[in-house]
Amino acid sequence: VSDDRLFNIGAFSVLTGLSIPALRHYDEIGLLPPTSVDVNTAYRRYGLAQVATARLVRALRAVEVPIDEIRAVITVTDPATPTSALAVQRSRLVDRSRALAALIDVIDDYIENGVRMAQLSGCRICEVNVTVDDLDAARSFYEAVFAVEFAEERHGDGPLHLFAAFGTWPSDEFFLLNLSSSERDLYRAGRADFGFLVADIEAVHQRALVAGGTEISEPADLDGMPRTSSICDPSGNLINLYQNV
Amino acid sequence: VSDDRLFNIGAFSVLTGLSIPALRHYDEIGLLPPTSVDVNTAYRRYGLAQVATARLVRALRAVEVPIDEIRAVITVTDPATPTSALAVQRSRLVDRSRALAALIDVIDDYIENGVRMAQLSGCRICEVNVTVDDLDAARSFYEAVFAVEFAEERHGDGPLHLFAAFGTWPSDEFFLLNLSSSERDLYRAGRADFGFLVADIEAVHQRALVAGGTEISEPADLDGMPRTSSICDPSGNLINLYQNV
DNA sequence: TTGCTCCTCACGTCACGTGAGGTGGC
DNA sequence: TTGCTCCTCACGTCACGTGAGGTGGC
Repeated sequence: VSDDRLFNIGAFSVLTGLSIPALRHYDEIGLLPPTSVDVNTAYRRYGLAQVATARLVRALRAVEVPIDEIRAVITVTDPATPTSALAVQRSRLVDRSRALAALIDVIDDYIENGVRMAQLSGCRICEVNVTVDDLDAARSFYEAVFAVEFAEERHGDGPLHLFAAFGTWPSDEFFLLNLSSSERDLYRAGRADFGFLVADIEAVHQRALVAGGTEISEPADLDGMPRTSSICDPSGNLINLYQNV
Repeated sequence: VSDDRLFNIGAFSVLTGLSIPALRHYDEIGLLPPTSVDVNTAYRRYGLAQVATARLVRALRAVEVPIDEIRAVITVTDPATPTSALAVQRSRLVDRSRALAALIDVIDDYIENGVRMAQLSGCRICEVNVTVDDLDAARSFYEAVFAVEFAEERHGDGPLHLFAAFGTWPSDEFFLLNLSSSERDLYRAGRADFGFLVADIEAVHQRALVAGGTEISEPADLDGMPRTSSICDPSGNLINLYQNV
């Protein structure tokens, strides 16, 4: 024996916990059309058998499963426990939860250290190039003062350069100190000549160009070194950019 | 000396990290109108001083602060660290995070125990009314079997009733066993006569009426007892509803 | 002249909630 | 006749993203 009672939308709403506007919406999009619609009054009539389906919809919406996925679930003949849809939704919620936790951390950082653009945090100077009169004398001086050892480098038949690394890259201590006996004089470079570790080298490089800088070399990868590029500020000072990890 | 350089929207987008559509949108809603707009071409020109403001907007949007609140922040003369706006947003994110955790728990419950409406979980039978021939004999029998003591109750000059509580309300053990020597015969009551502990008594009561039940008494609070109501099923069986905690 | 950048509509997103204005059913 | 329920538009939500179709600037 089948119970073929029909419910008006208000009664069906009470039975299923779905709101009347939601039921109308589900009818409109074809998710849960009523069993019959009165020809004269356009009243929607829902059958008793639809209560179970509607409750399933309600339960899945309660955990924010998208309607298209609910549609796929209830279209199947036996939607006993839609495990895969639930697993998908679960991982979505977990992802969002993790993202929220990260945002909360960012806010705490804002509160503690002031509001800054994410791309601008985690940046620091990591290289200084120094021009000296007497390379050997300078090497002795810096090795004595900073307790580092310089290595030698020569580009083609250009002048000799000395460079010393504090720490290895990537590490928090990574820092380059370079000595040369002649001005590098790249593109009318001014007096300053340093390197900057940045969170997003492409973005900073573009910003530098937009802000009036001149491109010396575009971002490129080097062996055993962070991705790097060079630009001049509008006054001709040379700035090397290094991609932070 | 002021730097009164003007940037096209593309350059300003690179400088601030805000997308071009976002910048147009912020102009449209009056959040961040450009310093000037070309009369002929309608090109937007942004001033250097707007970079800081735009970056603040970007940083706040990055943690999903609503635009109207950002508007309040940047309208203030010194938006150094908008602590209160950040605190508000923080608690919002924490709330949402908690809600997500609860949803994940619900999903795990669905996966383990099947998908059910939230209002239908946490329900159980918590009362049975038994009609007996000999009240004293029945009392002895049930006290012996279930190790409980019955108390006596008489409504007006009606028949004597015995009732025993397992556990106290609210507790997981709470259960009523009632004995009477005559049919309660409320509204042509059928044979069954029991109580049901439910998660939302108002909702279940309404559902019962919509589903064809008859109201005996509407939900009301009793001293030392859960909120309760009574309905008859379409066959006349009596069901008491109790609000779970 | 060719790209490149910029412009203005206008629609889509997601799942309904909320009136406005009007009508059937007891 | 009075409420009550139900109906159909149509707009609002939130902050943009995404074309369509067209134009200035080097």
